[in-house]
Amino acid sequence: MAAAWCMPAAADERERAVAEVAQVYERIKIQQPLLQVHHHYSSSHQQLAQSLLSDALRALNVALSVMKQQRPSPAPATTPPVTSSVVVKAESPRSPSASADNEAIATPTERRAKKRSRSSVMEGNNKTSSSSWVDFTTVPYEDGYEWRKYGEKKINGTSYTRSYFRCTYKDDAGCLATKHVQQKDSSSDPPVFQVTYNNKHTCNNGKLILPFMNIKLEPPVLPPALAVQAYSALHDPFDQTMPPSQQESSSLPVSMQQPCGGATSSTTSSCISGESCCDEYPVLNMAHMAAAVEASPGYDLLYEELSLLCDSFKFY
DNA sequence: AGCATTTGACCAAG
DNA sequence: CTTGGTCAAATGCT
Repeated sequence: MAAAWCMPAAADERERAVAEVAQVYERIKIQQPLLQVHHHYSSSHQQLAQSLLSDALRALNVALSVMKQQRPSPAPATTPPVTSSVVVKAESPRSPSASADNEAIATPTERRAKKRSRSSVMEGNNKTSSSSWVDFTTVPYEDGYEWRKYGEKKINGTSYTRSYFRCTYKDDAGCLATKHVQQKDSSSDPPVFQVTYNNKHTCNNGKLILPFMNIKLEPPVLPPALAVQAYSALHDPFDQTMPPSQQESSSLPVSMQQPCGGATSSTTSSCISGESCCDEYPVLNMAHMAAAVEASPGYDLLYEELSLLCDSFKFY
């Protein structure tokens, strides 16, 4: 995934995607006031429009920053932003840059672990195309895939246990995708997790599905955490599980907040798949959206912008 | 009852 | 021998 994400051949497309997302971002920003001056809107509609636009803008902003960070020429940031996920290629001893990145983030114990890894990362002759990558995220349990936990270990030199997951469909589809989640020791809020993925999903169930635009994003198209994050910002505007006041005060989309209230090993494991206990992936209600467009002309703009946004991600 | 998670034991690489 | 990764029986949840 990260390999495709960073492929030089895609540089032009990346630039174009960044420009396109930036354009949509600017247009949403400019047109946002239009939604607020329609006096015939109900106050709840105004709040919903405001909330949705705000979330969309935030998601676009995050997407842009991540896209720009993934440019091939400049060295990627060694300190990932707390509020977004950053994907870095991992465990490729023949890649000096990737190795340098890992040196910056890995403890001696972690480096040792990588050398002695007996996973499929370095098996066989395929030693140049690593199937392992690292993702720094605040939402390690919501990456668009379904995982089953199969182990937990206390790792030397870390304050938190490491949880091991494999694809839920390993038995059904023979999917060999695995990941392990390690909370970083930093005292940042929300806490940052290092998620190390091994092997791409080979199961059909592993596809990221964005029902809003009926887009299916293959893993290499967009980092899962980012896709979920962007998608979460476009969640059903009529599904108000939080009062508007709380929505205003919440600095992060639901998908970017701590799952199920904490990162302790005893609580995280109950919330490891997309169908978490605290917030299922929202399903955008198209009937509601259509009705909203009908009743509120401003939603035409919103709909158009979000369509463009999804097209941008689809293209990307 | 069936499924997912927990957790101690085991395996293998360094 | 140490330790990261995996296994599988026990346990918990729905």
